[in-house]
Amino acid sequence: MQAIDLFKALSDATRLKIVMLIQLEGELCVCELMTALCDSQPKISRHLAQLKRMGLLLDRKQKQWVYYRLNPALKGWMLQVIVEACNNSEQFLNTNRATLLSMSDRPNNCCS
Amino acid sequence: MQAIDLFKALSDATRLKIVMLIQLEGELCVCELMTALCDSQPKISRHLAQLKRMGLLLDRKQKQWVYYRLNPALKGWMLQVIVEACNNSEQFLNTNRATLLSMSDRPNNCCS
DNA sequence: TATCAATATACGTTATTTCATATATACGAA
DNA sequence: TTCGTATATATGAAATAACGTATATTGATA
Repeated sequence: MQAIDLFKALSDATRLKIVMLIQLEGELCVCELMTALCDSQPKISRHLAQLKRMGLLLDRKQKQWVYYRLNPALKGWMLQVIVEACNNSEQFLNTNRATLLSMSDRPNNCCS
Repeated sequence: MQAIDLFKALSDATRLKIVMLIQLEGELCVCELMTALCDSQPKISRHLAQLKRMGLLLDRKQKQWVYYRLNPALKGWMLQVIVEACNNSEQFLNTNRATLLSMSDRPNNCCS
């Protein structure tokens, strides 16, 4: 992945929020992201597929859920970009994080 | 400027190259960028206007040329993103830099 | 004043991206 | 086997972005 691809990936608000929330939480499934972003399932799913195709995310299936995480093979400077963006986007992520954290029936992914 | 705006700005190859070349050179005028990128004048000009509008670049007029530079008011982490992208885009910038450096009649901007 | 060089903008077209809706797949449970 | 839950994909429409071409602006010079 090249710089231009990273920036394209992060240039859509939905994708940027997905990547940032995953960076902050470690791993999230589709339904958690739907709740956090208050968006339709196909919309979230499509953006996740794109991020996966581009090499930014990996997924794993557990029970009925698919969990997405940052690809650990991501170049160091790219991860840094994501972390820095996160650190400077409190406002931007504000309500989405709150919504996620207050989600009542979060699939619990301990004891994987 | 927020993270999403930065990423949108850098998500087009022409704009990304413009920003990177300016970062590497300090200051460039429209005709230097036209030569380096081998693109039409209106195309370069339009992207420069957009980058200026977004707060990434400043311009100054000297004689018949307009020189563009990075806005020094840019947030530190955003400048870092640009620098890091530069450091990891040798291939991407390769021929453009070479073309710029071999440009014979570069307007010389010493003694401003 | 007329001209030229450098840059900017307007306008209509084309290309790209995003989305909503409908449908498909996968799989565990009844 | 039927159903329900979670997720993925296909398709066509709508929105957005990028571009080529023509034209405008600006300032220096003949």
